[in-house]
Amino acid sequence: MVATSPSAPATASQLHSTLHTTVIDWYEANARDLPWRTPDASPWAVMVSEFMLQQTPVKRVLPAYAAWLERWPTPADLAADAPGEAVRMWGRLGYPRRALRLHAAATAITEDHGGEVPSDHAALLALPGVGEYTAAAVASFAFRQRHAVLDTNVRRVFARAVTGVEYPAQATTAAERRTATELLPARAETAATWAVAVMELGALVCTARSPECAGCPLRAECAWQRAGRPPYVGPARRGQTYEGTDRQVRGKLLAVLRDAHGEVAQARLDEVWHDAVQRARALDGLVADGLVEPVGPGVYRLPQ
DNA sequence: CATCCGTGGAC
DNA sequence: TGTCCAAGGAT
Repeated sequence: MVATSPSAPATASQLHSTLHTTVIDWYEANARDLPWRTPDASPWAVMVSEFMLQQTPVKRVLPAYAAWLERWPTPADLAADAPGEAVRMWGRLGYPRRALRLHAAATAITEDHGGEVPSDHAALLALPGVGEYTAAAVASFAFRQRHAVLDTNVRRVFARAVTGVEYPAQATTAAERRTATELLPARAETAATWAVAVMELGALVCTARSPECAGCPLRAECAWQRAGRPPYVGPARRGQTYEGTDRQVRGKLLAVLRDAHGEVAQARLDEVWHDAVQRARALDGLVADGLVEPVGPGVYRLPQ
């Protein structure tokens, strides 16, 4: 038996419990009112939001999310339509392969899961476009299960509050997974709320650029704060160059296809980029990815 | 495990 | 103004 004071938490379990209460209380008072968090949001709606939120900010997702679910309220509705329609509906959210994968996931759900988004983590992970994060997020948010949900926000909160550094490493480490697992509340329902609460804290307060430490509920116990908020030291954090890349050319090509609503002749595509070699490489890449379908010599369209 | 994959907004 | 970065996944 360990002697513990009745007033001060002494065990790790008690410390964690205090941490959970602090963050969850903050969440209850400060959470954004997002449509995929409402009680009537279906597991499919949660899954759609998670796909769209992969590397795209909430503000830009909101209108696309509403339009998507209005058109395809269930996985079967989406699966019944052409993949090209998903790509078109995706609009300018970026990374359009996500649209293709969401369509493929909807097809798999329809064919292999009776049209219902699976609640099992392994089954979710097996779906196209669903990785470690998204599987945990859907299982946690939609089905209130107990999973470590480790996204960029949570990783940053842990880096600061637990490790005492400004930014996490580039790639997720085993130590981070261990931290996320250890801090997970025992009760599934509490764990699910904790997961979304820590994410929200990272998104609203413990932000990448200019964290609002003054308004942070973890200010007193944050390791980074206690250390005097030392600046990041380490290898330069990679900047994403975009201008002149194949990604930019792909984007321009696909924009023409999206807006065309039908077949597009080569000449229309040739207008978007001056370098014929890079243009051809980008178009080949789009075809290889299944985002574009050749229908004849010099004629293309979105996949049907 | 590093790299590729869009787009736009904030500073 | 250019840099940074935003609920990642696949290879």
